[in-house]
Amino acid sequence: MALTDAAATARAAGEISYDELPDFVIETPRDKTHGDFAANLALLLARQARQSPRNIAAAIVRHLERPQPGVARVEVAGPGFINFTLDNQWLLPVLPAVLAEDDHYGWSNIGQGARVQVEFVSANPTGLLHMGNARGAALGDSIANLLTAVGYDVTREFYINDAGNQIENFGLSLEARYLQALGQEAAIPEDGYHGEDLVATVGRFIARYGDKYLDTDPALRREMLVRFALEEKLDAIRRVLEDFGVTYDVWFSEQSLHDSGAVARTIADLEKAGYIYEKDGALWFKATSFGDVKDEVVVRKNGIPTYFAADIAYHRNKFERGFERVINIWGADHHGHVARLKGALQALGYDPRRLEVVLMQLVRLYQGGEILRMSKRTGQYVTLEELIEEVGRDAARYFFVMLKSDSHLEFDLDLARSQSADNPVYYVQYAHARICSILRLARDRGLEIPPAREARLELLQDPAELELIKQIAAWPDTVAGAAQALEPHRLTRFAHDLAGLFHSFYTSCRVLADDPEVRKARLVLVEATRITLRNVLHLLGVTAPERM
RNA sequence: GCGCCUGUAGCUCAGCUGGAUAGAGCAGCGGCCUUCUAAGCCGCGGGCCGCAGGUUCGAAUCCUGCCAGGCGCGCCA
Repeated sequence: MALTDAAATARAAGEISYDELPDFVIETPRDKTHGDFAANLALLLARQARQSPRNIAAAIVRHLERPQPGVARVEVAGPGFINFTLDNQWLLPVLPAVLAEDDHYGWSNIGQGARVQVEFVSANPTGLLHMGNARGAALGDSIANLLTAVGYDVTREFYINDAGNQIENFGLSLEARYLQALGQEAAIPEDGYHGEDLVATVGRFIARYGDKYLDTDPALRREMLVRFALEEKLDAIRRVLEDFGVTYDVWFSEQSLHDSGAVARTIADLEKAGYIYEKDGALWFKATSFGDVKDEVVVRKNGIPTYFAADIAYHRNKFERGFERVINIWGADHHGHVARLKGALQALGYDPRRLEVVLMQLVRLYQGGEILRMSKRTGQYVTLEELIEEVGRDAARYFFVMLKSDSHLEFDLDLARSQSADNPVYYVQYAHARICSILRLARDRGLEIPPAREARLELLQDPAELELIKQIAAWPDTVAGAAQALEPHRLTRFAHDLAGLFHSFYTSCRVLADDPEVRKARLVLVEATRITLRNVLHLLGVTAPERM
């Protein structure tokens, strides 16, 4: 604001000229020696003013009001940046605020209580969770945490694919295992489920029902088997996800959309809107009307609706439940589905922008330098359960969120198994444990963390101390930015930087110093660091250990 | 063939929505524990940011075209 005034004054004085002030930005420079904030105003004005950016910057700085509160230095630098260096004292009030806000430090109300739904994992309930599901779980849960932190009313949801062809296949496979177990000849369909897990499931089914369904109607037999197996599989999925720190608010059944008539109603409404036509005995949705490359079948020739039809009904249902934003975490292999689904929602009268799809590239597993394929057919894949067992929940969650979702993730199982200190999560957790150790020792000596107002924070003058405070102060903006971009990987970066600054501080400054005033001030700083670190880890779903 | 994603240090990846001399971890080399946890700190080396054009005062970032890899393009989900 002061900058625009200064520019206007400079123009009035005839030192520079422009018609309209461009939209300039004030940002924090990468390089600390460039001050705390930098404005690119002069660079943007160069063309209009027909002067060199440096001259313009100099003119603006000349007309800047001299005594700016909290600003220690203003200078022109580089090609014409105007750099502001803050008075260090300006930073200090953040520390009492951190202690006061505690586990809400960094939170905000950007979302203003708007309801948002995050749907993630939604794995086929016919099997176990694999690495791709694990990445989705870590990403989705952290995104949900982020949105909660910035003031949204968040619902976590798991969509159960308990309808369609795969369930048919599942039933046939279970039936074959059932008949085999009872001494009959039966073959699992070629594209069925060949995993040994079904043998065990059927074993438990027989333990409960015996051969009761041996001579019954096969359709009923399959229905009973499927119901039993799905319940078992879903229980297992729910347990593993809970072990991974993920708890859902809603488990939504695809079948329920068929049972309630929601699918049929949705197709009818699309037809009314003029986006359905018949070809080759099937009903098609005009996805091409919404920029897709081809149309898509919603009802097959045999009269059974497709998965796509159910998905449209499902997403309509989400909006009908009152969610303002609907966020899906999908594997990149589903990307072709995004445009059609948005198109269908638009056809139903919804703003397609309310559906946001976060696509994550697939996870590739390496072991012994070779790629491991994830195949349900061969049954050879690493499950989330195994991953948690071998790597631990914290490392797994941190690792999955550390990368941008659209980067391919190469997961080296050997490295993960080694549980070595190479894993960045230990670096962050170690900082937290170290702080807790200091605070424990202080308490043992009868030294409590003083109320922040009683500490002489202006004693915190060491560069390591000031850098640490700056990072702590940057936390709320980091949360807001990560939430807005739906990019939880920014949190791991922040956590790593914060831990690093703390470790440096720890090396150069002694917290339990002899001088009681310095000690008090540093105890406040360390406590603020602990709170911030814990809050980051909390959003990541990673524990903040007090000892390591 | 068409579409989406990716290509940055030996390896794995950041790069905050176009800024200043492109960063971190690991790997390599050299230092630092009689005082709060060495799972740590400090320093050194290492780069045609896939290639070629374009836009701009300014490009790893935006546009176009190539090249390479991954994934899609079923009346599967």
